[in-house]
Amino acid sequence: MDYKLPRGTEDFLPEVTTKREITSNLLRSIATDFGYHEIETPMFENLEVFSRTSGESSDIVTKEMYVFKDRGDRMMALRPEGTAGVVRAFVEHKLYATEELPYKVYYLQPAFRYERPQKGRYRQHTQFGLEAIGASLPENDAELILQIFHMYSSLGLQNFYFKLNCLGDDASRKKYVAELKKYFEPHLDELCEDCHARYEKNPLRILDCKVDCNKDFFKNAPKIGDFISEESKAKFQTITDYLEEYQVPYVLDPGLVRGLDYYSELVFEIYEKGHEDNGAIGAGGRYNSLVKELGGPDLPCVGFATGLERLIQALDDNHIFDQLDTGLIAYVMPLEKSVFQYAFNVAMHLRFNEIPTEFDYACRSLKAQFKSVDKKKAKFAILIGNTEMLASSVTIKNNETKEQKLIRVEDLVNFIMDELLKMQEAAEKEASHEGSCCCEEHADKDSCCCQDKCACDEHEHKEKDGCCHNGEHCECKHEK
RNA sequence: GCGGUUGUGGCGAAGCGGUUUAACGCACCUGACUGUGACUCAGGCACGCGUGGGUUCGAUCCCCACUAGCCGCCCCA
Repeated sequence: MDYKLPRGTEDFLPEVTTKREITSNLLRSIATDFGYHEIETPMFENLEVFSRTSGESSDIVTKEMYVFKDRGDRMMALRPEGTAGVVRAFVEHKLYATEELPYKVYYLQPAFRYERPQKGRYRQHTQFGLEAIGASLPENDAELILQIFHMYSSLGLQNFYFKLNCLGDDASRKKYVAELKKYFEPHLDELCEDCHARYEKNPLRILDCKVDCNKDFFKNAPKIGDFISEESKAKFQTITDYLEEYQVPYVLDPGLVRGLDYYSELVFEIYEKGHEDNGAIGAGGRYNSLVKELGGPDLPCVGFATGLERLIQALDDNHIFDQLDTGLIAYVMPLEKSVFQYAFNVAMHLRFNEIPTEFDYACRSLKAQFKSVDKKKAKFAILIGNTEMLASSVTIKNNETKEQKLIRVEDLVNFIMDELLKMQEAAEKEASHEGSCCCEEHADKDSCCCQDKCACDEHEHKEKDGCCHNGEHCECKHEK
């Protein structure tokens, strides 16, 4: 019998959990910098919590939720997204009465949707989200986007941008939707099958249709801009002004409509340039009516969510994790059975002194052990044979420089610490050297001109400060 | 939910009805090399070809169903 993981789920093996940890640590840390605190809500809620907030007719509610009846005959649902639970908690604990507003929380939790799996789309995915409840100012919106910009940049993404749209307030949006339906009604026959469904469920999406968008009557469809109040426009302008000031890359997309009914005013999505097919690597907007919808006061909110898996996919595509260190420092190698226990003690000694250490339990051949040293990327090989044991020592070999030395066990920890410090300093020195190559074409270090010196006119390096050649020409393959 | 496509060892990948004891490459293990990792050489590594049926004297190869991955649509993180 083969057991397989459920469709659309994945196992995160150590190689991946490391990436997840690095990424989520950074997200958490920046969230904290911006005044957010972590919140955790249950993985399932009463079905109502989600069906009310996401919209009865939304795809998420009608066909994507994991719904089940518990033993007490209650209709429950695995959370399909993070916002509803957070707002429910906010209302339930009457935090509007005791907490200062905006109430800013972040979460990093799994969410579940019964969808057909594809790359970057899973039935269980991990959502990172930010919610600012009771945030009414356009400055709050701008702040959120700047925070996201900062987060993604810090993670190492470079070619991402925001798509923005303004939906107007609830009243004007409703009015617009009504007008839109009225306008498309006589053209229903000409609309594609999908658009028929959209007409009923989410008419705004018709405007986004790739099949019908070139038809004549599309051009005269009512424009959302004509329905949005001056106030909404002014707020939206404030937001984009901030983005300009901070040079956040964005485009306006009047077709941008979010799938959840609760959005109003600002909506946005984040994409990677050239990788739009991969889907958004984050999205958010305002949900001004949601708190009230769940029985709380009329408090406007703005929030954002991203899928950790998609984010990591994007980081992988950008080679952010290529140089991942395993963190292993020492690999203890017993060379013969007779020293096994002595070697074991050395390994334990290192571990008790917080030096990540691996140990060859099988006492394999030297060749096999050295292979493991390389595979596990240990910084030092620690060889232990009879000679070492009799001298209460070990032979420690730096796996980078290949230098080796006999060291007494009592000095081993200090020796390793010193060596690590030296290696770190050297690495920092080199890092400051890289990237300072003056020619733009060779910005990446592999083809850096310091390696294959260049003498062409195109690559004058003389007068630039910080050039790695110190004023010398290099001779790259470019012809003079 | 709809359409398409694929599924051979840890990975990549040949084979497309019977000389297949399932090629080859990578990885891995052992030894030549009983204390220094390369290279080389010699071995080893699929009772099995996603699962279950069927056709056939015979099926990895044909048919059906199921299942899973991937791609497109819908939608979405």
